[in-house]
Amino acid sequence: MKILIADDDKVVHEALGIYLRAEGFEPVNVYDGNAAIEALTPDIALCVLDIMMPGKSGIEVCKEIRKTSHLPIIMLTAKGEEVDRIIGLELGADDYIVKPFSPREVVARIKAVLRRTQEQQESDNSALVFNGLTIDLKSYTVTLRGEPVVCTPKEIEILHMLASNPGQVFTREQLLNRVWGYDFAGETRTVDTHIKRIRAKLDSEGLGWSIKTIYGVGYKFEVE
Amino acid sequence: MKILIADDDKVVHEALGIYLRAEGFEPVNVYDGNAAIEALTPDIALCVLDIMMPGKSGIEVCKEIRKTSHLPIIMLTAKGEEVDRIIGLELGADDYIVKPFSPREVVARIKAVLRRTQEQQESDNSALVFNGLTIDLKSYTVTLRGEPVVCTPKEIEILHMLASNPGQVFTREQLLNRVWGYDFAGETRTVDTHIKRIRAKLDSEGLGWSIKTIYGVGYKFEVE
DNA sequence: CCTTACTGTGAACAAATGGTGAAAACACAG
DNA sequence: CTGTGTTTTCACCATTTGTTCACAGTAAGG
Repeated sequence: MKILIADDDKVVHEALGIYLRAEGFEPVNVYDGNAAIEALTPDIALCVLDIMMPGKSGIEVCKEIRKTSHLPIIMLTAKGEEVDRIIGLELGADDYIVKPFSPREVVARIKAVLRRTQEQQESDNSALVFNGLTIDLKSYTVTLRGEPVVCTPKEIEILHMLASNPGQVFTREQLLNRVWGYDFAGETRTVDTHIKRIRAKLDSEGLGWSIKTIYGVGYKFEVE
Repeated sequence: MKILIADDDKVVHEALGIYLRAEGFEPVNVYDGNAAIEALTPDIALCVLDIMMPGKSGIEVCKEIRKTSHLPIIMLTAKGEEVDRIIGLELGADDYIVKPFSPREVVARIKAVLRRTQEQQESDNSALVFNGLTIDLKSYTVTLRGEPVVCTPKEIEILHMLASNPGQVFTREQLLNRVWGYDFAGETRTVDTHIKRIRAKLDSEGLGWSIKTIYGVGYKFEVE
């Protein structure tokens, strides 16, 4: 996996290079902002941008990238560049690291950011499939034992959220926030009603999964 | 997501409130240290503490919190209080911000700290595992010798708190504060009853761990 | 031993939570 | 505007969970 490192300090490249290769990454080293932009082939998985660089600053590069892609970006800032730090995040960087840093820290953050962004992509995409049940958020369809089940949008969204993290308990508030949006003002008991209807439509008898209530906490989709 | 803001300056509350709400956070405003401690219910996700406050200083509040929890804390310090800055971080605060600050900066830092700590927790969150016992707070399940054990939320939370710090003694008050929330008014003996029930459900015979009573102090989860 | 303070326990009681059905409010297409 | 399907709210009841309390049991320290 290729990681683009843009920094004018050779020491940074050397230090990160050792640790990145040890973790199976393939560092691509550039020394200024313009080179960074040129080096951005589609096989780059993530890029680390120093803010202070000759040519184009890290901030400019970050802006440039964000115009066309969601490529994960980690900013490097020297101590004292407080302002830049914030700007970096506002520009859409995924993380920032303050110099001086330990190479291990950087690698840990890189892995964390990659994990995050990969998870996001996975959760957006494909249909969920369980024993006798499929949930496809793209076409808003649910099938049970091969037969299509007519579900309302809210029902599908709740089911999808629960089923994309089997075993994990979601509180009613978490469900409201994710499915309804943060500005929903209503009762948490609304969730109960939807769960009831989902259960009524989805007879999971003998299929090895079910929607469980965790008393005092919330609901979870459980697979045996 | 609730953010506790403890500062004696009303202007700070107003400024941060606007930006926090815009980002979907729910600010909880208190004006002195004692109020901060009282307001610390378990649904607070992070707290911002001014160092100079009437009643209890931010430093004292921070110390108090750190006795029983890893709640993310951001300290606010007036310019020139360099010493406090260091003390703040030594006390276990997660970040510090020097006044005067821009509200945007504070919000950016809050998000950064939350992301960091959430990631940590995710890696911690993976179930606690002991010989023959697993405790998974994410799915609210406990298993003993492979068999699931039905536990109530309070039972799991107490067990989890004890088991995440094996060997450390927790007083009944500390357990009440963390599991019930700082505003719980009832008897400390309530804890005894829950411990009794946990013990009844978790027969640890020959598994090398147990919940021990420390006479006159509290309880601990002990591993041989 | 003996006293004292603390803890374990069971049962009664109180509180909180969840399931449900029906009705009201709402959204949207015709 | 009307009718249909969806979403939300609400009140009821059943159930689970949490709390308290009195009393018995046990450790600590003289």
